Amino acid sequence: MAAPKRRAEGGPGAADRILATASALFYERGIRATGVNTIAEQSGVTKVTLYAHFGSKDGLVVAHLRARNQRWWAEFDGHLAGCATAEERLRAMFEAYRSWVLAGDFRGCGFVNASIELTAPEHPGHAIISDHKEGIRCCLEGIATDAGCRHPAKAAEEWRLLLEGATAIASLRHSTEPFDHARQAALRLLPTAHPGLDGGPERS
Amino acid sequence: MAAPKRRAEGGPGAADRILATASALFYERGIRATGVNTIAEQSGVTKVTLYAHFGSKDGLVVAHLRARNQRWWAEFDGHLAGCATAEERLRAMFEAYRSWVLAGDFRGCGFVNASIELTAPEHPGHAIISDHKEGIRCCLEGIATDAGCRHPAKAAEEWRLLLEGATAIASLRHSTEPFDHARQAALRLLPTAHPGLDGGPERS
DNA sequence: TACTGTACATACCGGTTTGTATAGTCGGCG
DNA sequence: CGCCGACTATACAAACCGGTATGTACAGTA
Repeated sequence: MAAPKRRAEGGPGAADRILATASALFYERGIRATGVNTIAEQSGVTKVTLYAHFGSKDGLVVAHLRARNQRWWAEFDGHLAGCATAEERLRAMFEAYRSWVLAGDFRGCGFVNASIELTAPEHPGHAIISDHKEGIRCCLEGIATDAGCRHPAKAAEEWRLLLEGATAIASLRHSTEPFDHARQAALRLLPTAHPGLDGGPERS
Repeated sequence: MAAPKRRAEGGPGAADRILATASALFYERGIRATGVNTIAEQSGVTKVTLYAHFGSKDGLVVAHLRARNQRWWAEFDGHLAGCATAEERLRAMFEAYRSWVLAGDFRGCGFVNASIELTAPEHPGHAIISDHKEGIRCCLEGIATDAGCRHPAKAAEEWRLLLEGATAIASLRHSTEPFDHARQAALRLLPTAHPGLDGGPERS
C-alpha cells in the first residue's frame, strides 16, 4: 500500500491526502489521463470516500486548481519578499520561474495545461485559470507602475507574454534558457533606460 | 451519414477523409478526448479501414501532426509572400497569427496542445513538434539577420517567446489583442531603432 | 476468368472510464 | 452503553476505450 488505510494520528486526513495526490497526478500526467481509481488507490482511500468529499471528478479538478493557485501565490510571495526596487521584483519574477524548472517536476504551466484539457468552455475551472493569469498580470502592472512606466498596463501585458512564452518553450525543451532570454528582453523593454517612453520609441 | 460510404468519383479517398476529420477533431476537442470510433464515423469509414491505413491511433496522431505542419507552412508562406523588408516580414508574422484567431476555430497552438497531451516523452509526435518550433525560430532568425541584428539568434529567441506567449494568452481569452501587444514589443526590440545594439543597451 | 486491392458490415475482445449501491468496521463522544 | 460520523470493502452499472476477427462486395487488371 502506498499510504496507511487508517489516518495516522496527527497525519493529514483523507480529503487532504486525496487532494494532494490528485494535484500531483493531474499536473504530472494530465487531467484526462488520470482516473479517479488511480487517485483513490494512490491516496490509500476508496472511491466512495473520494466521491463523498469531492462529489465528482470535476469537483476534484476544481479543488485541485484552487489549491494549486494558493500554493503558487504562497511560493511566489516568498520569491518576491525582500525585493526593494521594481527592477529587482521584475528580475525575481523570472528567477522564480527559472528555479521552478530546476526543481525537476516542471511540465509547463499547470493552469494553461488544464485549460487545454478542459475542452468544455463552461467548465468552472476556466474561471480559476483566468483569475490566476489576471493575478499575474496585475502583479506585473504594479511593478511597471513602481518603475515609473507611462503605460504600466501595456508593459505588464508585454512582460506577461514573455513569461508565458518562456514557460511554453521551457516545457517543450526542458531548459531554463527561455527564462533567461525572457528576462533580458523584459529588462530591455523596461523604461528605466528610456524614462517616460516605456522602453523606447512608440511603434506599432 | 456524414459522408458517402463509397468514394464519390473524383472525391477524396478514405485515407484523406480520415486524416482530415482526425486533424480537425484532434485540434478542436483534443487528442485524448477523440476516440477512433468517432473519427471513423465522422469520416464515413469503418474502423477496419482506419486501422488499415494508419495502423494505430498513435500512427494517426503522427500523420495528423505532419499534415498540420505542412498546412501551417503553406499558409504561412502565403502570408509572408510579397514582404520586401525584414520589418515587413516581422509584422506579417504577427499578422498571420492574428488573422488565425479571427478565423474562428482558434484554440491555441495545435503543436503545443499536442505536446501537453502526449505525456509519454518518447512519443514520435514530439520530434515533429520540436521541428515545427525550430522552423519558426529559424524563420525569425532569418528576419533578424536581414534586419542587421548583431545577435540574430537572440532576437529570434525573444520574438518567438512573444509569439508563443501571445498564442497562449489569446487561446485563454479568445482575443486578438495579445498579438497586437506582442507585435509592438517585438518591433520595440527590433534593432532598427538602435542599430548594432539589438534593440537597446545590453542588460541581463 | 481469376486475381488483387480496397472498402464494406458486424461482432467481438479485454480493459478502463465515471459513478453508485450496499453492507460492515472503527473510534470517539455524550 | 448506544449512536454517529468517517471510513472500508466489495460489487456493480453503463458507457467507452483501442484494437481485432471474420466474412462480403465490388472495381480494375492481367
